[in-house]
Amino acid sequence: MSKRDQPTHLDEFDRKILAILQRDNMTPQRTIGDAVNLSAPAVQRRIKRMREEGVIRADVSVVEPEALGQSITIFVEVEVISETAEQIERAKSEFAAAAEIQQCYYVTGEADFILVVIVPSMAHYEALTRRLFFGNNNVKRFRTFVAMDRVKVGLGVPVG
Amino acid sequence: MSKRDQPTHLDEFDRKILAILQRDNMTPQRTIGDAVNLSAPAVQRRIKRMREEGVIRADVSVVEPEALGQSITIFVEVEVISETAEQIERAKSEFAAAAEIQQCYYVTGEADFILVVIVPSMAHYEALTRRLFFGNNNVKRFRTFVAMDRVKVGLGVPVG
DNA sequence: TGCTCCGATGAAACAAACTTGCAAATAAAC
DNA sequence: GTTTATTTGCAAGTTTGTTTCATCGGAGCA
Repeated sequence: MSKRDQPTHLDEFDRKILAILQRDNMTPQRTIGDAVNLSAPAVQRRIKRMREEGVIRADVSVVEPEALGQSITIFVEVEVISETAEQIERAKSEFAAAAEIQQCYYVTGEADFILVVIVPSMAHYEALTRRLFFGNNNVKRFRTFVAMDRVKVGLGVPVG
Repeated sequence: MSKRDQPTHLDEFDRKILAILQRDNMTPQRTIGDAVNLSAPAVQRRIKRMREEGVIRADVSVVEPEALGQSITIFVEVEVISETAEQIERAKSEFAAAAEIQQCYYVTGEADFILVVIVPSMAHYEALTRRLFFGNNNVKRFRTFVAMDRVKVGLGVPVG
């Protein structure tokens, strides 16, 4: 089912293609081909393969939050009380389901979850904390960090 | 040249288009048009306008880090000593320039910066801390959170 | 009401990009 | 050295993106 089990082997061509696509996935295959010394069909076939393998997980437009009135970015460290597998799974799906939570990671260290939250106002954030944290009796405590500047934002992965 | 100064006004059509593009920007304009009840050219013009306005900031492929051997995601809270404008700017550009730092935010609260780091191994992370934190005498302390599960990852913004 | 102006729209023509079929080149295994 | 499997490039065919242009509809105004 998941092709990620077998250690996917990417050659230099694949990596160069990925580097380009991570910057701009609307680049014509012809242009990519010129950049990596390959024909357009060859590039196309490699991209298709990497999509099927799950190397390329998605192709998306990156939208400026402020343009949509979602001007506040907040980090939240969440610490839970009980860390049973069941409780953790429940928390994961709860966080994943919230539209305001852009990113959610289960982490080691002094916190259990780290969330990236995007909201239109602090009032909305306050409502979210009531719903998600105060309304969840497995949340021990949470710490809030409001972003003043989104210095660097992206999902780019170094191609090595 | 930044058009973001004027409060960009997005109508219902724009928002629906953005919702689709944030999920899959390879969706044909025709398909989008059918979904929002607009012709393909109308969709095309709106997308072009939103790109020019900066509402759509980029179009990218999302790559699975593990496929590139970058299997470790780490959050770092950085606290600095001196928070003068000059020092902060210096830190910002330093963090932004590091390829391993996928995301960087300047925040309020108990920390000053929050970083999302992607590395192939803990050894690489250790080297990065030496270079970026121990090698910077304005860094008071930093706290590390290693991601065990990337529960939800993306840059999607709620369309309201 | 009737008029003009302005911006956005859809149909069609056009251009560009993607996709497929196929023969040739490459490389690895035998 | 032959064979096999894979990957490539070219060219044709198909889909998608883009431009043109006539029209529609609303805002402002006499």
